[in-house]
Amino acid sequence: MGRTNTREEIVRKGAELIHAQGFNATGLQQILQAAGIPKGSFYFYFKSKEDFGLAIIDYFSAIIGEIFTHYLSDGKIPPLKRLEKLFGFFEAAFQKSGNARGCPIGNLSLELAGTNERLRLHLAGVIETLIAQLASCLEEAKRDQSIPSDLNTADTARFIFQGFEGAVMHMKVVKSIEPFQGFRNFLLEYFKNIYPPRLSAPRG
Amino acid sequence: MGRTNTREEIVRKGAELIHAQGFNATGLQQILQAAGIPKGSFYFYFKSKEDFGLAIIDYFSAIIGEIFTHYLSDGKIPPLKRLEKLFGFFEAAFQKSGNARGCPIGNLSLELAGTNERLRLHLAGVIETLIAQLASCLEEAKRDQSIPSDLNTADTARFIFQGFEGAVMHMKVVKSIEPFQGFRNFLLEYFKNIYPPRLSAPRG
DNA sequence: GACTTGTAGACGACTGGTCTATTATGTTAC
DNA sequence: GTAACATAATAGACCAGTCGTCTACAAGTC
Repeated sequence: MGRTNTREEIVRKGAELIHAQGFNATGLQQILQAAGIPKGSFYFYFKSKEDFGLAIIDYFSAIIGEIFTHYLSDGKIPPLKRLEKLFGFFEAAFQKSGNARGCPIGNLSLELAGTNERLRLHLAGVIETLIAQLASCLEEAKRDQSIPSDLNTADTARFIFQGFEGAVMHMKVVKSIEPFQGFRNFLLEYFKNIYPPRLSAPRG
Repeated sequence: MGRTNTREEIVRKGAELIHAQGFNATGLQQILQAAGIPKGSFYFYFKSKEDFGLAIIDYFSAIIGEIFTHYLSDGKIPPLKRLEKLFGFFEAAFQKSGNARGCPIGNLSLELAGTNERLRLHLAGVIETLIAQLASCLEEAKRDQSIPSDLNTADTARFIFQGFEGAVMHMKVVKSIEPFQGFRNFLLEYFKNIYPPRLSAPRG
């Protein structure tokens, strides 16, 4: 087995188990056994479990980043519609796994930020990137005049992200998609009402 | 030392450590050593670490519930102002501990919901109660006519809670109060604009 | 004195991450 | 074709730490 294959196998299986059980609750033994890779190999590919954690975060970050890009940069669709589609995608994805696993980045953030500074910083970077992607989509919406020109897109993007993470947490703890749907509906309603700006004559 | 004292000491010290480090990352040994209580006593008061987890959740739930009640049921202040004050209190509390620990209920939810059904259900109950307290405050705001009469208070309360948890997560991962302040401002702005209801003209 | 309530901490079985010694594989030189 | 070497990969021991159990003992109460 080539070098990258083995390493990638460890990351993939590890990501899967960690997503379901958490970082601390998932032992290397379990990951390696599930992947059919001997224990000794692990420390050939990773310096420590902490380093492995970084790789796991990168793995999740890449997946989510691609999803964000795919939906939020789709020039064929108006910006706010893209956001809607993104949520629709996540809703379907969550339901496929019983709404029980939540957001891997959010999970790891709360579990590890308190005890590991390196992982915390890494996670913070990932989150910032995702928020920036949202903000950039909102900027397009502004040019599109579907949101007010004086709206602070950075703040709004952050608010959306926070709401998203909170909704996914709620979803996970009750194991139902409903809290996520509630969030999505609330947000879409918000965007529907935010424009045209109040009292100034409706958009013609 | 009377029965309740020892037990309470374990819970208090445990809650403190678990809040900072997480449930799995905190061993019984560490808690008991920090509290100066021998190991043997633990299993006199608790059947298992899982049962101890239930007690910890109850402990946090009681504290937060009291805070919610104190602020949200304060009849001397208009409902929406109470909400504002509640956020102000949390902001100060977060800063006092370096914005690094987050919400204990949120932390435990994401860490444990995936692996322990009993704890998950317990956490879900606590969350439902908190949302209900928010909703009840919003109901008062409705009677007060500071929010539209057709607003769904249950949905809105849930949305606020989700945003809150997401903001606190964000705060914890960047170790800064800013994300929380952003959330608070955004929400207050929302309430400022939601009423009086928009002429019902636009968007039609 | 007998019973309950609580303390004390050694002990067990097991799992955690880590490390060193060793084997397999591949490449090059002759 | 094979000897020499370097790198890729494995095996499993290692010890600290995990939760949980157990027996022995103190103190207080009837």
